[in-house]
Amino acid sequence: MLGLLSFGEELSGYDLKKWANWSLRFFYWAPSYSQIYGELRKLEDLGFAVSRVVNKDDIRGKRLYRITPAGEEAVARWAAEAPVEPAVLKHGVMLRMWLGHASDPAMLRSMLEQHRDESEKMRVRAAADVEGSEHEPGWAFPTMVLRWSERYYADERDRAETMLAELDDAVRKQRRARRRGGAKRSSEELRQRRA
Amino acid sequence: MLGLLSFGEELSGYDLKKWANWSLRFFYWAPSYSQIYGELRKLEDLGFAVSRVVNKDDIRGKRLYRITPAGEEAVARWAAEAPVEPAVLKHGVMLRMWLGHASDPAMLRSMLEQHRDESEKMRVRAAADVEGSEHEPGWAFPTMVLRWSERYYADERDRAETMLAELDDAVRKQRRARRRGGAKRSSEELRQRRA
DNA sequence: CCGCGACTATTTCGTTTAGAAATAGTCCAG
DNA sequence: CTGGACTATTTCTAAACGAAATAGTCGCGG
Repeated sequence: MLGLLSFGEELSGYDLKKWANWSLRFFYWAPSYSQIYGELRKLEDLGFAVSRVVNKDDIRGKRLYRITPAGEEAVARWAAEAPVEPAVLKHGVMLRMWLGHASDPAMLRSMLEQHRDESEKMRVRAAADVEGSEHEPGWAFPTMVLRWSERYYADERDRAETMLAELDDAVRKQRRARRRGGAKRSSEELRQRRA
Repeated sequence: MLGLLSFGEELSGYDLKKWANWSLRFFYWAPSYSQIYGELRKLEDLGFAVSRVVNKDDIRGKRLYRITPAGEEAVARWAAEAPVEPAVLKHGVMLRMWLGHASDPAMLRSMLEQHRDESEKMRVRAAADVEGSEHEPGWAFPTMVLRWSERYYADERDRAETMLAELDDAVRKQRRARRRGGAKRSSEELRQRRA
């Protein structure tokens, strides 16, 4: 949240949600409203942001948040000090491929094709975003990350393509193994090796 | 959980945790104990798995779970029917690059180098796992996914390398923009475009 | 043979995050 | 002047995380 606010704009929780959805979608999460509004309250308590009620005598006035100097300091500190954990990838398609023995091969194929096509669509979207931000002053870093995202999806598409080419072979191998009743034995073996 | 059990072994919650950590680490999550043990209880309630207490008069006996025919059916149903959501990538390094304006360029550089090196390490680990499972009968699908993972980390390494080459340029651009006080104005503009 | 460290195994608990829906005001087109 | 789309915030439940507590087992070195 502070990172988003560190661009200097005054934003509402709703703005933050929209902006996060749009700009972080390629490499980060889309925080829920409950999280955003909760965090904003904390930030204000900590003095890292200040809010300004825009309209309403009402209980639910629109509330714009602005980062404070203390908040900017906190972002800088975070950037310098917070440990970078390894990236987390939750890849449902690969999970299903991993459990391919439980699926119909035709289904696996069409799922992979769909994934390849989706990846290509994402690549195109990222490319369009690069176009749109490339010559914006002050957007050098976001643009660089967008370029990274475009390539990420191009790579993802290519990996799906490669796996598509390997699929028949894997299905054949799996069938052969099952005919020999090897599934249980071999997982036992692998367990040994892991230990 | 059912997917892991669908390989036919009798496993404890602890086994499941270990196995998931080991085998799904490249493309999926490492579920917590609390989640695993909770799910196992649910699976048993639903009749998708049965448990067998191995040792103990005690309250905490070791408990081995085995998938039932109903469970196998459920896995097959899941594989065929559950919608595949887009993969989620939570990439702390890219988040920091995106917020590069808030960091020291030297810090960004060393973070990227570290990420590149970590990716290469992961690639090597995945490659070793491919070696280990390649000729196992019944492991055709997991092996294929491991090959995918190896390439994933090779691609990740290469993208980090490319970004490293682009970094100086981005830093220069950002500095120029800041000198012209453009940061706030331009983000305003981009917001317009988004709308 | 005993005690100590490493590993197996499960439970507990507090926090965080997700996800969806409820609530309600605004703004514009027809 | 009204219905639909969008802005804006809150609320609630469920899921997931993460770390620690608890406790049995197993081997090995003194």
